[in-house]
Amino acid sequence: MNKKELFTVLSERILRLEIEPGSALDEATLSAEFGLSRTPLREVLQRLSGAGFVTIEPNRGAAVSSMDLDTMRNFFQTAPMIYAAVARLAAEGATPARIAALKDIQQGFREAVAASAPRDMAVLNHQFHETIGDMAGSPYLTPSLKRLLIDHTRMSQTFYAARDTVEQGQIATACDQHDAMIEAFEQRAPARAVELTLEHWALSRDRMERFARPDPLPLDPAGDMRNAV
Amino acid sequence: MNKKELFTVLSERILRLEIEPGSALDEATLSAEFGLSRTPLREVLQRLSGAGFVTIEPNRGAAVSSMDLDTMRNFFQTAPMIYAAVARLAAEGATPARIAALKDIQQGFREAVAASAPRDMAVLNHQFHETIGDMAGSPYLTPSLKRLLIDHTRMSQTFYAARDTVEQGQIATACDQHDAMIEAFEQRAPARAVELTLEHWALSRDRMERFARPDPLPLDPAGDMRNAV
DNA sequence: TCCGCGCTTATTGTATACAAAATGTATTTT
DNA sequence: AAAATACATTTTGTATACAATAAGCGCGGA
Repeated sequence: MNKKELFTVLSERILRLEIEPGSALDEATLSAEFGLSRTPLREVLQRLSGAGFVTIEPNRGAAVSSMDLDTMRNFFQTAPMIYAAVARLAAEGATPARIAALKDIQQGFREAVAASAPRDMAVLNHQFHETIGDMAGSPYLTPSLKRLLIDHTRMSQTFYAARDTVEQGQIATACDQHDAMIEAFEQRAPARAVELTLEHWALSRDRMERFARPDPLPLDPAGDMRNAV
Repeated sequence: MNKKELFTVLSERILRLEIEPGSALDEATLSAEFGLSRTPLREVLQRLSGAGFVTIEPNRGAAVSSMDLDTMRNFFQTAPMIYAAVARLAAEGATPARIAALKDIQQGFREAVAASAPRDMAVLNHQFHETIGDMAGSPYLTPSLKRLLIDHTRMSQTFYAARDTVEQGQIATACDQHDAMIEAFEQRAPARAVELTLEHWALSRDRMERFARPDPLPLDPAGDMRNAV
């Protein structure tokens, strides 16, 4: 396996949470697993580090970037602004080729939804938004966008495993929003693209918040409340 | 020289325009110059690439990131938004240690201004704003901020070489704005920090625009106008 | 039993030799 | 003379051996 492929494989595994946040990446192990010598392997880790998938500490090797509560807070503060800015630029700089790519990915996403394949959904959703970033074509915004998307994808991983009909409906809505966004890009309608993006974000955020703070358990008046929150 | 030092040295050379945008970085040459073998040298280049200083093309080596007109356009679109966002977060998350660092840098900046040392001014101004980015502490915003700063510093390089009293006045204003910003951070005043940041940006932008489109040359009615623009 | 110390082992970092790719040049062919 | 091609050279990519650093572990002493 060559460097480029390995980069893709590792990044997808990280996005799919197949490699846990915070877990160490051993050079010798990876080297043996993928049939690459340590030198090019280390380059791949460097690049993964540059893209934000991995954190390297001198003399201590590489570990999958962790997601602590502090960064989560930053995430919710930053995401809507960057997403909106990217959407605007993407609508201004949309090309037929990129829109076609977007439609392909969106089709795959619909199929993953139909097949109830949470991890595929997460990865395809990721690719969808990454492509929008490419379309925006701003070398200054994309690095931030990509970092946001990494954590966004990892967080939403859990939520795509819809357990009730409400959640299934939310996924369907998100899917429709994708289509509407593509339409806005085709029409070169920045304002509309931003509007849809913020709606899309609001939906995603609500689902994440619902997960972080689920419906409170029914209170038991007779129970011991010392440990209640 | 070790990797970390080399990273700093190369990045500063790039910021100071001592290495021209677009120019190739030869591994063997750098390896010989800095007494590092090619393997760790390549890692440094990878990291410079991850930070946006350098662009690596497979089988074609590394080159200093170029600054074409297309990216310049993106720069002017993106910079104020990111700068403002970072300023807000920095004001919210300011720590005494970081503010002290900021004051140190600012003192150095003043000295460079007094000594009319354009390159030192540019680098210290860079460090000043990078420290604000650290203070903001958002792993999502900093990558974009740092990329913006790289190009901002390289562009402003020319302008710090003030040729008339107007430009000298502008530099003095920028210097005072720095002090005012520090004050806003100390007082944890996000709104004020954003306001000052946008003023600071406006000043810098105006100077850049003035350079890009200088005062027109006096027309010579008798001259040959065929080559005039 | 707990802490500190030195040793062993595992893991990362560096140098160098070799392989592959790209580039430049000279020669040949049309 | 221009273009194409084969060869030589330069430059990047990879593997491996060795060095340095950090982590784990047992031992001894308090």
